[in-house]
Amino acid sequence: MAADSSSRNSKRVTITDVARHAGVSTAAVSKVMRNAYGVSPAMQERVRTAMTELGYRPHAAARGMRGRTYTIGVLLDNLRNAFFADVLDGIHEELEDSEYTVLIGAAGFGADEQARTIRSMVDRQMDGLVLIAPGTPRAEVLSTAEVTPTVVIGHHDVSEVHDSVVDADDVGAGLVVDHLVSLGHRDIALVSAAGSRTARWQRTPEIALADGYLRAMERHGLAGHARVHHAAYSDEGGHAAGLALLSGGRRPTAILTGADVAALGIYRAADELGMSIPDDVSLVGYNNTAIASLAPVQLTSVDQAGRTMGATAARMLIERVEGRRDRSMRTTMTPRLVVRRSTGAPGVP
Amino acid sequence: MAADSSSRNSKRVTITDVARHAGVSTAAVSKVMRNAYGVSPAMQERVRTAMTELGYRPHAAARGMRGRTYTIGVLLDNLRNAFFADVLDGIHEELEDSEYTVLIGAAGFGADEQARTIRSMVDRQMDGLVLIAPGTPRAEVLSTAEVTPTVVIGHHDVSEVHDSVVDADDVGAGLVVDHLVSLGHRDIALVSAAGSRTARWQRTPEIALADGYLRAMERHGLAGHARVHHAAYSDEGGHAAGLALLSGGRRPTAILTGADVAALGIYRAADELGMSIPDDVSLVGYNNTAIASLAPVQLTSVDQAGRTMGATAARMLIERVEGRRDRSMRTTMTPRLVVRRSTGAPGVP
DNA sequence: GTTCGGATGGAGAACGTTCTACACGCCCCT
DNA sequence: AGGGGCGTGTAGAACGTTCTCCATCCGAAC
Repeated sequence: MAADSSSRNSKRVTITDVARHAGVSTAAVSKVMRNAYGVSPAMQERVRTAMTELGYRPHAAARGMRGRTYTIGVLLDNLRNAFFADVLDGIHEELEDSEYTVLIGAAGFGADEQARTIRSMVDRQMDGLVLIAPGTPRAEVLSTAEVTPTVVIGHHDVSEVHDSVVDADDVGAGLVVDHLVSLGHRDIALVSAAGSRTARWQRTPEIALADGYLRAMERHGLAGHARVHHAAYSDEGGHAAGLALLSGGRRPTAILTGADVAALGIYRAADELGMSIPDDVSLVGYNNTAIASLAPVQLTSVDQAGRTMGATAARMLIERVEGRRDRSMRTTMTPRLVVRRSTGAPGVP
Repeated sequence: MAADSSSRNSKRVTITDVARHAGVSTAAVSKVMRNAYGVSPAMQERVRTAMTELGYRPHAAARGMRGRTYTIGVLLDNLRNAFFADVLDGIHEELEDSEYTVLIGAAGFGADEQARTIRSMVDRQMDGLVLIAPGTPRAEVLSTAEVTPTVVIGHHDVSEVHDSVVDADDVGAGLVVDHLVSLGHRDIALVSAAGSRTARWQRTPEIALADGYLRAMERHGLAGHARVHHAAYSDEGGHAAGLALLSGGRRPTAILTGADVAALGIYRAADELGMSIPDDVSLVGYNNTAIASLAPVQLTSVDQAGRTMGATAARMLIERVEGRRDRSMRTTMTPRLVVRRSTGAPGVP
């Protein structure tokens, strides 16, 4: 009896049980659940007590066959970028008092794997999707958005079919360059992800960042000193970029990166080369994730208010899911520079 | 026509469409999909080409009504503990060539919220669940496991209804104490999470850790010096614990924590108190997450092989889901100490 | 006292699968 | 020739909801 694995089929309480127990029709119970129109207070009461008495929980898969599943899917590429945790916090915060459940698909960096994950979320009849800087081709996202309400976080491309939440990455890059220039730096390099051109996104966060960086350098008359190096947003990516930049000939005195985690890879490279931060080279991250503020790290970074972005995305998504809005929209956040100990005046060469 | 939101109802390709297109019954198509018994190679061929020609994708919710959903749910408390990312990597690795999709529920630390998340995974008819150190009452987990195959990671309690994957945390604590004693430390404190007794788990990872710590201290004749301080496994939790321990009277010369992230909070506290690591106090983390190896951090830590734990859990789970095993089992991993720069000989007082 | 109309509840058909039963044809064995 | 078995395919009933009608009731207006 104890570990009876056939008890897997022990009956669930269904809507029919509730209906019978309350002495009403299943249709009535369904109406109460969805608090649809045409239910008397007495009926409400009766059904609700029946539901709690039986411990009824609706069968999400069955609901998905006709109506909603009350599930929101979030796509992200990897769990190690703490910025995503901030965004997720915002999403949860916004949705915690609703009846929606948030499920996360961590798809990795590959476009194919991400596409597969998106598709399986659609196939599971999720009511809405939040895609954080998807690496899949734009067309794929657009066709998804036509079927399921979708909010894209990160990419600046606007679309009629999905909503967007972005950070003014170009402004953020400008803030950093201004800060570094005011400290006396001139040789400022940017390390960012290679914006996947093939995916047909016109303005990924990386592209916006590079734009802002180049314009700021120009503004300070430093266009000739500008240098962009591509690297994956991971510790390894940053490490490789750091080695390349810091052991090369014309060595930058300051490096700006598109992600904190990559900045830490550069930190490691500098360490290996016997250089110290910020004495030999200044370092700036992006996203102001929790690691940036850690005591031994103290990384100057750009805050994107990930939590707010997540909450906003969730709110916009629910509006769409519940049909309260049918026009697409985009929200733009303003970044803020957080200065810590990883930046300082350039050392005398 | 462009952003026609009513095209949301544009017909999906269903099994019926495939059947008609291939000139067979829907039952036959279903069999092919599940590669069930009783299908000729010719039928296979015919149906498969029909499926690709139409671009058919099975409707997961509908499948969930009768059979599998091919979905595995993973519960974790927060996304910021990088150890979970390792576990997830292992799970994905094991499942990437299968047709299962992994969906993550990030439920936060609250027992209620975790319970809600577990329930919604069950309600979504997920085929199997991986629960990483759940904070919900044990009874809740047991009743879930009776309905859905479940693997619990972390808790040492064995059960007939679910499988387990654990790390020998007591051994890990012993390794750390040995290491610290060999460096000359005697006042070694442990900072761990408060094992939630109310939840009725007999051996949470925290309890096992504390056990191992106390036994090791005894073994070295240092039972009198043992001290356990409780704190949440977060930066803030570690910070508070660090302040309490390091500004108190009998100050430890070394601190062992149950999570890297908490160790970094202690780091911050030490920093604020003007103490340096490892000169004034040695610090050891747990899990050997990516942050431990970061250049500016270099935290001595205990490696739990999270990736392997995840892969093992996934393999065990699928065995259960597919009915290839009906007895519960437990896998135990052996931890390994990774010495970095955060530990050293105690300073002369 | 009819008729109308709004408010409420219910019947029953979807929804897209899986799964149980069974039918059919074929071969092999008595 | 008759039967038994196996291999292959199909019919049709679930599964637990939602949703579209439709029926009924009750009060108000004529």
